[in-house]
Amino acid sequence: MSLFNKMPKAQKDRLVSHTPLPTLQDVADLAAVSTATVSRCLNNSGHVTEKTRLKVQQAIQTLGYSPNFGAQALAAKRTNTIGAIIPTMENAIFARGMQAFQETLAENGITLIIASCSYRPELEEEQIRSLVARGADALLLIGQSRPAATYQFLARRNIPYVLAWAHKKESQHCYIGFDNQAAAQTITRQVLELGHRNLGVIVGLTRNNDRARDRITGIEHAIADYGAQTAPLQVIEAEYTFQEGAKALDQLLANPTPPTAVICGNDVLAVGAVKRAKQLGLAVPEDLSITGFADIEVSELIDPELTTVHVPHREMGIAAAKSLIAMLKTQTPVESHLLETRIVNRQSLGPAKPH
Amino acid sequence: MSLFNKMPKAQKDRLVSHTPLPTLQDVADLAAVSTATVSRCLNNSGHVTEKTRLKVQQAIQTLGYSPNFGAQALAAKRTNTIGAIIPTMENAIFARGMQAFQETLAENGITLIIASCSYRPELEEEQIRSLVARGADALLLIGQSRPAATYQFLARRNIPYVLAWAHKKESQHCYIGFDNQAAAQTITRQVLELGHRNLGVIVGLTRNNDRARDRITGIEHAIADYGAQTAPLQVIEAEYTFQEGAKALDQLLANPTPPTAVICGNDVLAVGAVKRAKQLGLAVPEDLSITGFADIEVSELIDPELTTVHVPHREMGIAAAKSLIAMLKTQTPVESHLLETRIVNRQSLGPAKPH
DNA sequence: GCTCCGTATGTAAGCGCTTACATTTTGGTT
DNA sequence: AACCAAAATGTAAGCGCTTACATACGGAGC
Repeated sequence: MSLFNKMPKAQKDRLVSHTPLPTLQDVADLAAVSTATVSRCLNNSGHVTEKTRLKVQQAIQTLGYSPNFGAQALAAKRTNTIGAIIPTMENAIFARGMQAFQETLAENGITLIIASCSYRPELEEEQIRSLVARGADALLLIGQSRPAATYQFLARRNIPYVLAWAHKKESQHCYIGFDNQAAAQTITRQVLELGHRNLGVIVGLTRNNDRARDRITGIEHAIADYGAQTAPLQVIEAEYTFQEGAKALDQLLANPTPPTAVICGNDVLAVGAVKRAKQLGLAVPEDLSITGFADIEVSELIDPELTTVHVPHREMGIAAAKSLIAMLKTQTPVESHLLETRIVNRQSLGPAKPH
Repeated sequence: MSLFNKMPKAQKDRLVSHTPLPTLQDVADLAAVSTATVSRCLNNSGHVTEKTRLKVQQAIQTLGYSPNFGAQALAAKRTNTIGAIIPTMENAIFARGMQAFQETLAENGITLIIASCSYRPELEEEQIRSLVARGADALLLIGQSRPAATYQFLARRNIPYVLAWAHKKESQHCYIGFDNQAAAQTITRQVLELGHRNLGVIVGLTRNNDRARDRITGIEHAIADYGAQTAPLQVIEAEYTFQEGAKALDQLLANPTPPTAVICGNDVLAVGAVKRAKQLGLAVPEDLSITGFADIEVSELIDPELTTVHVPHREMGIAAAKSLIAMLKTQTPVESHLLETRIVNRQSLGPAKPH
């Protein structure tokens, strides 16, 4: 056996490889200190003389060193990584918030891993495990409804998490979001006060979407509270596209006594409905009022512009990031954070026609 | 010193911690095999009897074992992670493609890390280093223009990458995308053939966006090629929002001889321009033609619907994923992949008014 | 000058996995 | 039954870092 074959692997690499990445050891050697000291510099932990720190930084510079992620994770048992699992990236409702979430994390030296689950709970479960296995120190999840086993898993692994885009009082979970039910209730009340007594609802698929369900509940409560006699509520569920919103409106209008106002669970459906209404020759809001939910960009694009519920997307992302960072730092749970929504009055909601 | 203090840490953990995560060793013990065998099962590498594999799988099940990411990365020198750096998540142009990209990677057991750089080159540089430091095995980047040093860095580290959303012939890089210039040229020719001789252009900020620049070049080439006498081209750059598209149209129309057709570098600007034109009482396309680029969802929403360049978003994401996976597997560069665009004729482009 | 103590630095033991190489088992041949 | 190559499995050496603990150092107080 040759001498070469007897060498430790690292030494071989140094002879053979084109690009032997410098290691902590190399830095330590160059700076004439121990690896421990270099590590301490890197992590700003413990006591290091200014002079030593300078030497080390110098060495890091000249070597172009950057730490090996795997080794760091293995030794320190943390990865400075936070995972987020959202239903889909194609949905503008999440895009802006996630962008802010990521920016805030990045400012704190934390990397974001995003996975999407296409609104499929079993996929979400899998993604959660996958992200945790990959060393996510904490997670952001959307909404609340998932198997108890999932929460147990997170608890056993001691992984902090927040539930975003939703809010529930008196829950053991940490929510960073808004009250979907209350918001839907408020806008419905406004519709009722404009004289509408026959409402239609178009909402996203509720099957695996607690936010959509909450909004329906809010609408129902508003109607029940309001007292005035109203026609039975018609609710259509539709996938999250303009086209489906349009189709749903067709269904609503096929009814012998069609609604005079349609409350939509999100802006995309609302905007699809508005477009369809115009195609059918209905004036919005004169003949038919339509409201949205989320206040994403398209709501200002459509003509008439959409009256909708404004959701503080970026604030939510920022708050979620801050909460997670705090949980990681203090190792203790953090309070839920209720963000305010407000109604943006634009053009698509008007008074009911007098009989 | 007590016996306890002398124990190796792992053993302590087993006594103290609430949730000692099972390790490869635990699995090996339970299955009564060596760690090497378990590892081989996990990675489908090498020769393992069906019987043994079953025993191991059994053990993994009962222990609820999942591998430690850091350790795996450290030992194997790969992370099964691919990084992508996109200008922003808020831009629908990237959303759909990235969703497909992620889905394809996931099918192959690879995790995606997305970072965004807000169209800032120095931030992109930083993100690239960060993702590489985190162990990204490969990268997806958008467009081509970045410092040579960045490409050198990737070459030295031997990190495979593809440049997506763009395409260049005879380049040493691997492109997965479409020819922005050719596509812009084609749609411009179509506009010219409809009799328009005075064109305006609204395009995204070209400063750090080679795709936007390519599109302008395409437009200019089409005009030069066409031969017919045309008015000088007016080009306005605008940020990627509806509002800016609208403002840009105002500028264009302020000209004493306003264009009869406006070619937009992307759908968002186009749609903003369409809306503004309508507000100004201009009929689209009768008084003013407007075209887009990208064919994102809103182009079908606006009234009139947008005539635009269709870009195969999902195909691009899928192709990028496949190329990267191939590069990782074979350790050799992969051919560029030119995707076809096509013009979607809808309603916003019409013939020029006769004088 | 000596002791003492607090601070800076060094030493070295892992972290949980992969993999080259060594060893054992298997099953077909003679 | 003995033999042997091929296949299966085991052994153990790292991978590059963090950190508990040990040690060295330097100045204050006597």
